[in-house]
Amino acid sequence: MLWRCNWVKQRRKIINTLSFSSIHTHFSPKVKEISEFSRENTAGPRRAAPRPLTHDDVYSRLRESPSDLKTLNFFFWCARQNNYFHDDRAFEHMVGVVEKLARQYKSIDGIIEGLRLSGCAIKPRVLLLLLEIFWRGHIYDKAIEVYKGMNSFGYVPNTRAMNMMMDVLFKNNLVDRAMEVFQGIRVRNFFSFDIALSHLCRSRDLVKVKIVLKMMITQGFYPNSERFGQVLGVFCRTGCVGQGFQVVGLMICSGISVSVHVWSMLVSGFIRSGELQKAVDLFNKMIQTGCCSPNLVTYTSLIKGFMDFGMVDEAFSVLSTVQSKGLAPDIVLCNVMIHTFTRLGRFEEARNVFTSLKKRKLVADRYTFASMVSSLCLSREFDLLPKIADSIGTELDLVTGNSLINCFSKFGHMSYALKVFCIMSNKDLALDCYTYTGFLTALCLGGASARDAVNMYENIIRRNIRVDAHFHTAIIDGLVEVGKYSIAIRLFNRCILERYPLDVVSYTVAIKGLVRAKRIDEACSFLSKMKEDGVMPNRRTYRTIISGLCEEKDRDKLKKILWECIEEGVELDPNTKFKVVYLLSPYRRDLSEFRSVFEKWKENVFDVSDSCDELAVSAG
DNA sequence: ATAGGGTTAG
Repeated sequence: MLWRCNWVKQRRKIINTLSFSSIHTHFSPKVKEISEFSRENTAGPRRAAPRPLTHDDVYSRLRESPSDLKTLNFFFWCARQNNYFHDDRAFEHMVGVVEKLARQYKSIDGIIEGLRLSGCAIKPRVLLLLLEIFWRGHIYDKAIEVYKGMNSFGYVPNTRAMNMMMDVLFKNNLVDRAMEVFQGIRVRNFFSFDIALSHLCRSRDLVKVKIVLKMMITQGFYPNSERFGQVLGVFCRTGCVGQGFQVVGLMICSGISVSVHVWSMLVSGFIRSGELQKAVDLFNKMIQTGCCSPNLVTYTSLIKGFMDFGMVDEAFSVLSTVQSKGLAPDIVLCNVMIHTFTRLGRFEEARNVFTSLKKRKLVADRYTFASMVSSLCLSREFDLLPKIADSIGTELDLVTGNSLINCFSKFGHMSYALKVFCIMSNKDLALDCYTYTGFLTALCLGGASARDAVNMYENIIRRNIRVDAHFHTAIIDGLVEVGKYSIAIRLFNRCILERYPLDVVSYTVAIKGLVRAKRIDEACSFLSKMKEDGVMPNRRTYRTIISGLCEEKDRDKLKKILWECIEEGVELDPNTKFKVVYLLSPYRRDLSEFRSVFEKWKENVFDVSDSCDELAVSAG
């Protein structure tokens, strides 16, 4: 097979590059240096050959060495010996040594000067070893200093040095500088690509991942299966399953077999990008070909996928497959179940799963916590919150904080919500739009002046934090809820002008504001406007405006909008239907106009579709 | 031993 040849060739290439770039180049020890360091190693005067260094010898001598500078010198000397390579233990020991030296001499230049004075010849190799020690010890600022020092000594860093420096820069989140180093490597080896890929995958930089992967393969290197999996994961998670498939193709070409987790990633990738049918097809193909059978992970993805698409029966059928196969649910599947039951309003069952964790010998984690907090909020069982909080570790991470802020706001404990926000701010977490959404809600409903709330809102926008429709809607809704209708509408109009992201909920909230402000004509024109903007009203939007029209007894507008609603196939909730029938029935012409509609409503009156109302809103 | 699946807001 062709790929095998490539693979062997590639391995050889790696080995060659490695040995050329190695810091341990062959070197014949000079007499003077031997006399200084290896007196104990020589069995006798002149005639006998020196006993080869062993790692144990070196380690004990490093530890016994009386001064840090001498230790470092000895470490360098060993590295110069023929066929001697320091092991991890020696490097680890040296981390502590150079740390002390760095404190003592203040700067790298200081250490180098000290080395020179103690008779150590400052060669590129010395700097390279120093760089490696700092790199292994995660002392990145010093590593950068050594790297810069190389240039001032007129030394052109080799591939190994540049690989390390690239890694350091990536770890310090200096992506552009890291990429500059990567581009600047004249002869890139396997590790150059591998390091770059691992960091770019972590920061989900699809564009750069593609560039580096292409370069890597063009130059005859293939990622290992771990890295390939990481690359595939990035594509699948960011909704690019199509490209994920190309990655799988490359994996197969390089001799890596398609494992369960590759299948699982593709299944969840399709679900994430909204292609449930393809996910199901792939799942079925997986069973048909029998090359590997689905496991808990695959099933979990599928269950979540069916739920996300509102296919509740199918989700539960997969769940019973899991049970019939005797697979014990793990914490992830339990979390999905808690989330699923919560979304269906089946809070008791959600809580049963939660309480069953102990029995299953599973430990609740932050996902459990976030889902349970949301579950308790929706079921309005605030008393249980402390119990849930007790069973979770005290660590306040981003999502935990976010769900707490939200929960406190929902129960009217604004000062607690704001307190959590303060704690989070002081913790140096990268607050996201969930946090700011909760914060603005708490601020508005917690009695802050509209002026202050709007100032904070503008402040957050100015700081270029990534915000979405939820965020803008939160302050508009908050202001509407405290009766500041005109300020809310002004903000909404500005969002439109600035082309901020707005969705159906944003428009619905704005319409709610107008309805409450008795500006019903404007509310109606907002409804037409949202359609022009390509945002389709849902049953909540129609409920809001139709209730408003009923209240105003504006029959003409009501009839017009009611027809629109019916033509668009949006089903109203029983409450709103009742209001409409109540208002229009006394008028004979209206009644005959809507007779067939009202008849149909009567037929469906026993449909218990209202519980799905909340779902329909959040899905819109 | 471990990947791969899961959480929060209007």
